[in-house]
Amino acid sequence: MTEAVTTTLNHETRLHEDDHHSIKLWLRLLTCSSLVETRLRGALREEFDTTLPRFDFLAQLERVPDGLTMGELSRRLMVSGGNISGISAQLVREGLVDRSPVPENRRMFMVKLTPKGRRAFAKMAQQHEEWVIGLLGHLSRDEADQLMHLLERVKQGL
Amino acid sequence: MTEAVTTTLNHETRLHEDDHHSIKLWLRLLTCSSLVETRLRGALREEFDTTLPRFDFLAQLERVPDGLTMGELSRRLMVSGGNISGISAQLVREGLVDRSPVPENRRMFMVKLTPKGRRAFAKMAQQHEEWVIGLLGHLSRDEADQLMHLLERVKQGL
DNA sequence: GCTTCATATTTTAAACGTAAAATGTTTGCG
DNA sequence: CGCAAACATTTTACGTTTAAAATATGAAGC
Repeated sequence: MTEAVTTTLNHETRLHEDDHHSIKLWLRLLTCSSLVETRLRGALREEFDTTLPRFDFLAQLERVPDGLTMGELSRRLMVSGGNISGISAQLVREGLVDRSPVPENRRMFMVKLTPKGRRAFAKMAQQHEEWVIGLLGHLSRDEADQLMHLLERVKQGL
Repeated sequence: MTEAVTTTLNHETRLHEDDHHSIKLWLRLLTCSSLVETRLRGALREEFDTTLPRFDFLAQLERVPDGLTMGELSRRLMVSGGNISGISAQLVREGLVDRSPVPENRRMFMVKLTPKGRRAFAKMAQQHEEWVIGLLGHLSRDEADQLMHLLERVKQGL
């Protein structure tokens, strides 16, 4: 079973004709992000045999050469601390990140990319961007700007 | 990267200053739908002790009195078939849905709401709509229309 | 009737996610 | 100092999700 997403159907089929604007909007938002996420997940698995959470983990580290603590990673990735422990254990095992105690505070660990991790992420990030452009790049510059702005408005209201 | 400094971190912290439009757009889309999803999930658990996937599952059935097959549910909800098997087993066990073999094609099962399921969903759906309005309702009619249209354009390109 | 291929669903294994308890460390305060 | 509270992380137990393999049925051609 490798399906789940096919031709036309999606969350919006949940609606009756007369349902309200906010619900419609929410379902369309959900449809769009689910579709993009599903495709990115599949491509990452196919091409690099990795997952979205792991990609995100590396992406956070990539922009902070000095590294991040477990707790900071947890906050930035918006997932629980226990989850960070697990994912970082994987990535350490694979040699993509380094996890070493912080001398000044022995409760903490500093996590950073290894050179190998940096190389691996660079490759993935480039492909990733191309995939995203392939998925969203058909919007005109103007449409993209508008959408960006409207989503910012949505975010504000949350 | 304004948000990186604040306490309200989100997916967009993944970005460098000079990253490209499509990626920015995708991360903002993801941020918005994640935020809404998280809140709805929490509210559903708190108020009705249920989950978003189960609510969505019932919502799909509610608008199709004759029921849907497992495969159709999988396509509409955009989740894997294995997942549908699991969720439907739960809901059958709780008496909210009925799942019976299709005589004409013995590979399939037809799933429909039970009266109990219909009553339970009706209660939840009203609350759910109020929550969504609370989350997205601050947009003007005009903004909502524009956003709706732009997301439709995104969907088309996928 | 076979064989082959497609379809519908279930099962399985692994990744991911959370919450809560456990462990070890630091901080603050009487 | 000594002790309690806060903090950072790990561990444990459990639920969800996916991809992939397995199972079962149907359809089409010879």
